[in-house]
Amino acid sequence: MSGRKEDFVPNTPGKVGMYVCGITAYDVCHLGHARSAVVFDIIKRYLRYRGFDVTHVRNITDIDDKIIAKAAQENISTDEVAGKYTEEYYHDMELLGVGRADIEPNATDHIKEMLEAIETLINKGFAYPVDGDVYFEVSKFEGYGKLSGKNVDDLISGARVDVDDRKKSPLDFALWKASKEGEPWWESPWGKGRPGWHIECTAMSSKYLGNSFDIHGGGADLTFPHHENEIAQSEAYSGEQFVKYWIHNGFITVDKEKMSKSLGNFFTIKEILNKYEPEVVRYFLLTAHYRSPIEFSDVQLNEAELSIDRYYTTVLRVSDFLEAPESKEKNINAEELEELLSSFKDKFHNAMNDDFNTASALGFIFELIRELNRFLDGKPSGQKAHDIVVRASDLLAEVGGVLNIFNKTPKEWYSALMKTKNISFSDEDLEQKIQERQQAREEKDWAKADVIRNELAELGVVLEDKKDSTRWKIKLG
RNA sequence: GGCGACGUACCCAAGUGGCUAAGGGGGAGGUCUGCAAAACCUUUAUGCAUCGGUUCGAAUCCGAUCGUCGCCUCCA
Repeated sequence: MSGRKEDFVPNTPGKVGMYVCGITAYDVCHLGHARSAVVFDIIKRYLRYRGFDVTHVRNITDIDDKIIAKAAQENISTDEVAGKYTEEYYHDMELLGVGRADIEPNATDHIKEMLEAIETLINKGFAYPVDGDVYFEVSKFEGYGKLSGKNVDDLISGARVDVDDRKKSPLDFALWKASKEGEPWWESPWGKGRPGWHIECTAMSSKYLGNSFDIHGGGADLTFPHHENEIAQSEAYSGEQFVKYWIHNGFITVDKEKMSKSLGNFFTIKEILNKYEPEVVRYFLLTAHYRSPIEFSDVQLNEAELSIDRYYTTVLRVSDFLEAPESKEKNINAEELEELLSSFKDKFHNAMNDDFNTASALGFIFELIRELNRFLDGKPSGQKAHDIVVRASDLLAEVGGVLNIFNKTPKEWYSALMKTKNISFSDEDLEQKIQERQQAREEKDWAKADVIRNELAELGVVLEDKKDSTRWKIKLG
């Protein structure tokens, strides 16, 4: 609320109430929606990991102008439109590793609560009905603009809002809208109508989290007017502080410009997932701090892919090491790795405690990966080395789990890549080629071995020779 | 016009008062390897848009300038 970072102290110790604005279900989601969902998914996961009892509410707006327009266009009901795109949303989010919220309320299931809130606001003198509409009177609410840093006079003088003579001020916003011919409607004391956009969040958040809760989130574009209006309504309604901490995620940009529906410069999640693994997209979204803009490009996605590959490559090395037959203690030069192991969790926690700095956290993860690789390069063996490697890989898995990345086996990763890269090669064919080449290698027929290796490389499969076997991976970059 | 954010190497990106400016990608050289690949090592910003100021000390605070973007209208 202060516009800067603050120490996090929840209203009730150990418990967190978090409300995040979900989507308006009228079309398929693009990467911008994914970012918001992933950011708050990470926040929730991290808070839970640190022991908070989090109640996460994420609403779905299932009635509004665009849904009505879409329904008319496709000649189906608004419920069908909203239902369809809500399902698409859940599907996309599941692929991206975004967990479901604890409570996922629809606006239209809470008309009663909204009507109750609107009536209270009218009774308290904060709202007025006109011709079947009801408006919130902004000038009655002291402190309007406190979230977005705007002041009412500036807003009025610079108003680009449609002038509507029925409103007392151009800033007043609709709590309830009279329905037009053919539109869906609900009965209300002011006639047939439907809710305005902002009121659903007030009604539903107070129902599920109480009048005052800890975290409210959404995209930075919701700060004004949506969240500003929510504050006005909610605090006017309850007389209590609405939200303690506001969290707004930055935008995805394309050529430095905000990715958005209206600019038409958006890529849908489905389009992107045709080319990249969901894990790559999720990782990409974590490479910058959640408040910063993040530029979408193939270069960036490819780099994310390479980074993840580096992780899985290390996992392969670890399993090779752990599967190797027991042997005597030797080459234990583990000082640096052990030092890092003992400080690693603190580093990770500090990064995440500092406003969920995932980019910094990833830096520490790769620092550990490098040290681990370095240790393995020393060809250590014995119980002590074994324990250290297990400890390192457990730590990596633990923090990967918090971020919900790095949760595949290397084999799953490469098989998945094979699909997204459209490499049509069955496991059997591949194994056969490798066998064939292994034979050639044993006979020191290097020419033949190289032919096979090149042949596979053409198809996008790279081979890595080990002492007495060969591993395949997918060529990246 | 009002309000706000940002500008760190070839690219991406942490760092917001004090040891040698994280990490990833790319480049160059090397170790390893039949050759590769991977991994590792060395190297690639005496400098953090520019100019001033505060301070013993600033990428980090303050001011100005330039540039980019966002919100003020539906928007994650």
